[in-house]
Amino acid sequence: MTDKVSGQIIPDEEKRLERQLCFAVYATAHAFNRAYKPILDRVGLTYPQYLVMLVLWEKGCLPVKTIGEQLDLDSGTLSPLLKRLEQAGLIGRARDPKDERQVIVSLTEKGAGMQCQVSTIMSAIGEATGCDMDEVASLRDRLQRLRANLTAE
Amino acid sequence: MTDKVSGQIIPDEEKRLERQLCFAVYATAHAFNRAYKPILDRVGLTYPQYLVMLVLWEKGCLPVKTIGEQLDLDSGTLSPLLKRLEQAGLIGRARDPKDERQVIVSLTEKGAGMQCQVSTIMSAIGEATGCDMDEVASLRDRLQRLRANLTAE
DNA sequence: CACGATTTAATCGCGTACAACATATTTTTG
DNA sequence: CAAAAATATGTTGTACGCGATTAAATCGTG
Repeated sequence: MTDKVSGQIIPDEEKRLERQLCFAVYATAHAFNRAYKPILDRVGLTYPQYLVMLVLWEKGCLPVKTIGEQLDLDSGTLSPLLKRLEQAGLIGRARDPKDERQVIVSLTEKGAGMQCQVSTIMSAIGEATGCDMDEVASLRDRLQRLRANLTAE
Repeated sequence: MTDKVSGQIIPDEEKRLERQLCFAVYATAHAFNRAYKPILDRVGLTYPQYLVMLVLWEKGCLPVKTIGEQLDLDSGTLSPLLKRLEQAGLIGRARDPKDERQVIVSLTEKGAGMQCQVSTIMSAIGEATGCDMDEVASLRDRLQRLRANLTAE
């Protein structure tokens, strides 16, 4: 099972590392979720809902498809999530007159106004990553590359 | 909102970076899930179930609590998951006679035998990270540090 | 020894994730 | 132009994640 005395690669060690990387990514995603939860609870958003709002705050109105591409989510996840955001009065949904297949998601006043509110509270925890900007940027790049490799199979 | 002309940090840029890091971690976790899914489907495991099996293959018998600590999961998640693994005949569960509060999870023959099977198939995709060992190790360390910072608040 | 506090799992409810399927609306093509 | 293929969204079923609650076993202190 182990490639004992080769001068090249040690498969078992590689497996161990990959396992640790799986765990690290998995657990870090959960850690983000938990770190943000107490803050998001105050405004009644879940973490995935917050990510959708981040996209909308940055880009404005968007079709469901595009939001899905940004967050790597499909309609099976987004449809009920967006329905809840709509019921909370944060977004509006309307068929695009140019293409009735598409549903354009837009911010309501309440939804747009929430940006400042959340942003203020969030900056408290913004430093919680404990990394300086260069480190964050580098980590982001590594993850994006890793993700691209995984997606490309 | 923006610290306009300070010689120090630019908060908006920092926010953008943090947002990108959220997304990167979130999307990379999903990417792992998806990359492993076609392989795990063949043996009837989900990705979280696979992570539990990895822990058991490495450590042998463990109480539920310890598995939860390894994977950062609580009993609300693990109980039904372990029940499914038990129904699939991969693990056994028994109260610890020394401490009836604890449930010791153990591998069945079938569960232990699955390691080779999965390991063989998995090594095909093992290289999919596209990183060499040093890079994987470094990424793992950064993520662990990030996670520790997030968890510490 | 007793009784309250702590520890460990299980259960329940809500909200994701995602495959598979259903529906409606373009777009493509014969 | 009509039938077929492609596109965009929604629905359903299964399986996480996790907070809150419950129940049982153990521990600590008087």
